[in-house]
Amino acid sequence: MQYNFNEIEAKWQKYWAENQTFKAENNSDKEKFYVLDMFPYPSGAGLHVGHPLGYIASDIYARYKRHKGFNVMHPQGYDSFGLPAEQYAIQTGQHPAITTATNVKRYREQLDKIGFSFDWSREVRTSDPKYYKWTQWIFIQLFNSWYNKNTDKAEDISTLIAVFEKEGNATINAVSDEDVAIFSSEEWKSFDSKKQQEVLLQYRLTYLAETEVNWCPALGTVLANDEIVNGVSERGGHPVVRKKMTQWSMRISAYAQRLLDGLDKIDWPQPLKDSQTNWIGRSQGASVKFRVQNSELGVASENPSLFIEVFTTRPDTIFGVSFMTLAPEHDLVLQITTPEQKADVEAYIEATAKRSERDRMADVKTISGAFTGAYAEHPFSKEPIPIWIGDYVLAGYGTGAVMSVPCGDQRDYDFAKHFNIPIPNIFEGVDISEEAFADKDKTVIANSDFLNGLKYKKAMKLAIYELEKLGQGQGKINYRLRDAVFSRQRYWGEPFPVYYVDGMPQMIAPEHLPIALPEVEKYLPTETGEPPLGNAEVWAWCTKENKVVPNSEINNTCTFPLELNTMPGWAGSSQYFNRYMDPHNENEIFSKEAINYWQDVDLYIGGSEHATGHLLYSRFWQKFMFDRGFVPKDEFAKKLINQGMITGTSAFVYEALTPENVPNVYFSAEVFTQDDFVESPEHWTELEEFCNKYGLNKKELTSTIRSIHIDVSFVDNQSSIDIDALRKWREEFSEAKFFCENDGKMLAHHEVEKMSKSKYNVVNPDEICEEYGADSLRLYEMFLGPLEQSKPWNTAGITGTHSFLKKLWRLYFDDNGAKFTNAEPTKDNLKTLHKTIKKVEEDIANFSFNTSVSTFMICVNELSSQKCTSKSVLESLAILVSPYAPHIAEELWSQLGNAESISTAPFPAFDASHLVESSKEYPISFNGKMRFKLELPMDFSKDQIEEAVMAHEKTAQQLQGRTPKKVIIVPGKIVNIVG
RNA sequence: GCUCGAGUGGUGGAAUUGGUAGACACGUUGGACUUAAAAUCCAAUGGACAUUAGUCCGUAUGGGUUCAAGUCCCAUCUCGAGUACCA
Repeated sequence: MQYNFNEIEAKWQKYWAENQTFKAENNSDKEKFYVLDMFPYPSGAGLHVGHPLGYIASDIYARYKRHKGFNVMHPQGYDSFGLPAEQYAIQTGQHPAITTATNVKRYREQLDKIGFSFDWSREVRTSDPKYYKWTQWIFIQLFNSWYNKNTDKAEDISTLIAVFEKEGNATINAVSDEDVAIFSSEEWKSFDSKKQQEVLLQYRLTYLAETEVNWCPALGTVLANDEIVNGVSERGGHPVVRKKMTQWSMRISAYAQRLLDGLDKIDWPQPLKDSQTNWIGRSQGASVKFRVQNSELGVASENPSLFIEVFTTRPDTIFGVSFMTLAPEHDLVLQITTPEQKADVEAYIEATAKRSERDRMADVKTISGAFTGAYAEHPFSKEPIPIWIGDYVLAGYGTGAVMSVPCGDQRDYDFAKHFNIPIPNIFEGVDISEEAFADKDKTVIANSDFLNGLKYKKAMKLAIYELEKLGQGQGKINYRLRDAVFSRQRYWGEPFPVYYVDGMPQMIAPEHLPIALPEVEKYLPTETGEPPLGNAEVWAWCTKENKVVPNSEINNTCTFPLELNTMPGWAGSSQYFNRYMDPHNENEIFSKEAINYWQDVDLYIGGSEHATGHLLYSRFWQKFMFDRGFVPKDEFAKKLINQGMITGTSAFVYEALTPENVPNVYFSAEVFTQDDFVESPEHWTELEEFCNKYGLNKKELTSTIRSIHIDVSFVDNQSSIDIDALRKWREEFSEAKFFCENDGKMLAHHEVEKMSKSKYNVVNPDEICEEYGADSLRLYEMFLGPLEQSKPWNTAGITGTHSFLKKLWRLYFDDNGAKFTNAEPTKDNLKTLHKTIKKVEEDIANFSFNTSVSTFMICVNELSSQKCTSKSVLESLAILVSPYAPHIAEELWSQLGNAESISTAPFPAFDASHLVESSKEYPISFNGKMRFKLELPMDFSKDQIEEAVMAHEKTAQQLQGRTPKKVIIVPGKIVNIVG
């Protein structure tokens, strides 16, 4: 009987689908276990071999947990809103929904072929109105909430209104906009409705705010920092300007401390936690106000804007301040600059505006800045402090201004050196002639009036105390985390459930959701620069009928315009893991029963690129949902594993530029390497003839050589290129002249790069499934290396796991059919089996799937040479293999006479008694170098071991008459003789 | 610049608490079977020297700790990922 994988795999995939083998129920006697993958964006390129890596790992874990008796939920869906479908729509006019549906279908077919144990009955798509109904619903909940710092949680906005009515906002301890005016309860009551709404918007967890964006007028869109290169748009090279826009924001900053604290509770990779910690960026210090000395602008005490507020982590160094630096964008800059300095400052501001934040960051060597001519007053010494502007200070962080202490901060130090600003030393016994001194723990303050002789901690406390007395500062904790902009000027995203009355946003009542995306003629922004939804003709809200109606009916009395922005990509992915628990519920986002049963994700697998995006926003929404009592856990995933990226091997040929009417010229990789020709007279002659024929200069021709990508599918395992296929592939190759190796082969050269369609190095899993089977692919992807490490894809090795499966099959069957018998397993059989059980369970616990594949190989090699036919051993082996190679396992299981699917068969129990050894082969080392091995009984004492080793002839040979100084014996491990 | 991670044969990688470096595969070479090929099986495979026995070198580099270091410590180099110069 042959191992016919195509037949077997198709058969069991059909069986699983028909029997709903992996459907998880929302209640069970079994313990629950929730295994989640980051759902894919269904791109037009289809699935490549990098995608399934994490899915295979999570599938192994899910299947293993089923064998261990858990009620496992392993859902899958699609993050189906996104830019590529929209851009395709812009180019072709095809509706993104159609593109998306086609791509989803393709993904599903590809996923099905790999044999995942997904519960497809729970599938969600973020672009499905039935799904985004609940994304809109959460938005409304956020709008109707504020953050109470006293209770440290989000509460319904009605509790805030109650306080306003009772006592105004003076006593409120809430997270809000910074510039909220104080009002009394009487004033609140006297506000008209619009004013009240304006005030409330300053407290809501999602709010409208003026945000600076990178606006590209030519493209009519907002660009990310990423999309800007050298101050112009990456696409098309159009100018980009900073522009203020009113956009929705999420008050994630309210959760900064809880997002930090929560990291301690979850088992996530440390590097990922570190990057979230850095992103949130908590720092403790003080805010200090410096009075601006500028007679022309009046007296600072009468004009509050003449204070410069800074945040510093080192208030203890306040006497070391020798200048101040403002971000060039700081509001005060133009106000305080003296007429003499005006030209300098303006030139510097202009120069800075042209540099992106990325540029400013990458360039640490160039020190630049300008003096404003203005001075601030030191809060204690009252000495004047020059005020500079410099691009190392960023407007977006803190107050956009720093007090510069050159002796304690290297950047300030470099700046001071560069501009010849004094560098006073305020540290006891420290030399600062070469560099700044930033070691807080070793700090003892000097030359600092009342702080002299104090260490960092005490000096900091005292400095804050004294600043508070002056009314010019206070202790403060600062976070880098900024509120998240939630508006996008795109078509293919969730519409907001928002309409505007008199310029104020109004929520549509949840019972009228979803608000479906309107149809538009064009997916581009409108000519007036409005988002694509501005093109919609039916996009107004009628408050009488509670439905979307044509724009022509807008009368601003009962029919109003709807929001034109859409939500960002992360909106749909921030609660999808909870929606899977009850995906078809039309009345609630999920039922109480479902969320209380499933609680949270037990294992989440996905890429680390989402560290500060999706994984932070999702934690934020989960905490919000927790505060409002919708979910029982304030962290959504207990454990997270990052799978590494699979890189592709790109193939290149060397191309020389030829004039028109001359065939294109390509060189084999070993004829031409790096920058030069390998000595090879034959080719020189051939090239000579070629050049003579077309009247070309050989030197000129070869100086133009560059390497260009070709599709990896034209290259075999020996790097040999299929020239005929290449000629058919693209026009430039069809008539080309190829300079091959002496043996006539055309060789490609390779480089490892990220797998991408544009690099022609994408390897598609379909062909591998066809040629070797899904089980071979699954094993091979795991066998490549540690899950979390990035690794290159190379199909060459797949024959290894494929022939393993054939060997496994031959353990059960030969040409005459089944080999298994009811024979008692031998001692060796049991030893091999239990050794394997132990190792595989350890490996799964450590997510070390690569080593369990080798363990299976060793097991099958051993059982084969033991000629094992014992049915009981072979049955256990089938279960062990089943999470990794489920199709073959099902087939073997059924051939062994089992009627049910193997998927819930109990995992074999490990029995240590089969591994007890009676003897051990000791490595005998001399001075740490292993010289020979000696088999000794396991129960020998140290003395007995020493006696046996010393009596051995090879020991005498090694010692050559010397007496050992010392003999180290670790029973059961090693013997080391020193001497 | 900062943060995190990683450097082991021709290749992917193994060595989980310091204890036999290179498991398991790929590739390569040789052999068996075959008219031939595929498939399968067997053997060899870190480097150098040595007929054999064996010896020496070897986990990016240089030091150190230890009876013993891929593993621990210090310094350096290289590569990768992230990044918002975060005061």
